Amino acid sequence: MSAIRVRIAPSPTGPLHIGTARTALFNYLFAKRMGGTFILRLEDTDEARSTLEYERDILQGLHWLGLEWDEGPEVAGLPARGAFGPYRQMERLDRYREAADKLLAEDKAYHCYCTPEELDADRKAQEADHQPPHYVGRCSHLSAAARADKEKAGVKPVVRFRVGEGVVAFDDIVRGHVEIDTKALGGDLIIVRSNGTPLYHFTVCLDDVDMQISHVIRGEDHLSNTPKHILLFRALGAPIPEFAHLPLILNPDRTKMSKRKSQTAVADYRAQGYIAEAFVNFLALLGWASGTEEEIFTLDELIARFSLEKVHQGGAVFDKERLEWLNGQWIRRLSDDELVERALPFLANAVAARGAAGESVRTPNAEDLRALMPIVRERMPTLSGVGDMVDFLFVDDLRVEPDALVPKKWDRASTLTALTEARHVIAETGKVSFEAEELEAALRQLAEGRGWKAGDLFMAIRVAVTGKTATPPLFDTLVALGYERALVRLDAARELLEAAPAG
RNA sequence: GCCCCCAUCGUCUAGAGGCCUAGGACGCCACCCUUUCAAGGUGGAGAUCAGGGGUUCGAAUCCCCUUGGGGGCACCA
Repeated sequence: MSAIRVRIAPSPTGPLHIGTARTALFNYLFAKRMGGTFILRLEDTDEARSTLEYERDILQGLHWLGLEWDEGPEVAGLPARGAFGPYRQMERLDRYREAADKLLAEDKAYHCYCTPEELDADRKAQEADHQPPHYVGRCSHLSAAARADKEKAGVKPVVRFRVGEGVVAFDDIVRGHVEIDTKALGGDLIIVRSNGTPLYHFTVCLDDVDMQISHVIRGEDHLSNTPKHILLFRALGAPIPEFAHLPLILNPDRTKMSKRKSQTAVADYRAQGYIAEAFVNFLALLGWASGTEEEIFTLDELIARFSLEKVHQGGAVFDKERLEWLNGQWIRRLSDDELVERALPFLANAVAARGAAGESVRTPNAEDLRALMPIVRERMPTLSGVGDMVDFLFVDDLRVEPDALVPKKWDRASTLTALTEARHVIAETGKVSFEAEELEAALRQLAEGRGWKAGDLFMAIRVAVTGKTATPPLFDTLVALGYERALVRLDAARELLEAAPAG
């Protein structure tokens, strides 16, 4: 039995897509589970659309998810790894040319001089005739003289691969037995453009041969293309790898997940505060289940449980609510240090945004955030959630809407009275030591003495010192704010109520 | 249009002929906890297993048909 070698072969024509990430994950899990090799190959032959920026996004995304490749191209100063390179298709052009020439010499492929206009006309005619679109074979048996004429006229030919007749069958690890008649393949396919660069179906196969790929694990959208690949493998005289076609990840309307209808860039999720552990966990559960009722898994736990045989056949809708829940689960599992490190940039951003909006702010540091961990970690569905939670602590000139200060069922006058008395109680209690429990006891006593609902009093104070109606626990928040600043904010709120017209 | 694939609660899924009057999770609702918001706990609604035929003593599980959905058919990958 030969070595297990699998690959992820993204094309840098866009940022790392959810679907690519999931395919990469399943390849990775399979490789690690089987003690095989996980290979990264960049399919950059679409020069017009490929960019270095996308390439970096893809590599960084895979790295972020923890899907390290055993073999792959050089990136960001790191050297290429592996003995089957180059791992970037544009660096393999000689290899493709050589292989194409061989197919040409063996008459398994031929030069085609049809113009785009002719091809287009063919397609239109076929459509009108209710025929599936296919190449009509105009150039498949050109005489030497005819070819010479075309060459003389300066027509640059493409190379077409002879598809031939018959039925191609294969046993897909997740789909089972599949048979497709070559008639459904669209005729002889182009493997080299007129400008000499090779096309996808050709490059994947040749690369998979050269890199000795044992299992091709990819999205179901390639299932119909697989016969073409099998034919190509045969023509190349190479062994045919195993295939495993993964179910598609779907938009809520059950169509193939697309940028148009869903957020598909992995980097965007990262920027919104989703953490890699949760993302990997979530992706793994799209089209695969362990068979037990567990559902929180680390990458290593996934490796230990993964098998292609348990991969589903039906597509899976990307459910963001579930991702968010998992993210919260994973955030709560992080240590304080890890959470602080990951969440601090989000907090800093949120504070900076308020600064940019004209407020006077102080940039939070790791110590600040660390102190807030106990009151914040249970409340964060995403890392970015930390901003809404505690940004007010870093604003010096907090501005509050007077109306927001008044609890439901209270009016301005009673709110002013309550805040004035609360300010006094807080000032007195805090003189000795400023602690949550003591503050709570004193303020509850105040509320009881005056016949106020404690919740109403607390809400008035909350809004006065935070500007928000939803915050971490009030007394911890007051402590985090500090004695002086708490009193300053209470005073500012009272002035606001005094100044504003009675409401 | 042609070819291929798929089909269990709204969603992710368990289920490999009897353990299923179909289990879990997300979401939703209620209650508990509670100063707000969360988190957590308890309970609930929610799938006649797409429909119809078979096979079998017995079918969500096997077979066929229908319906529905999806994917593929480029000098994109």
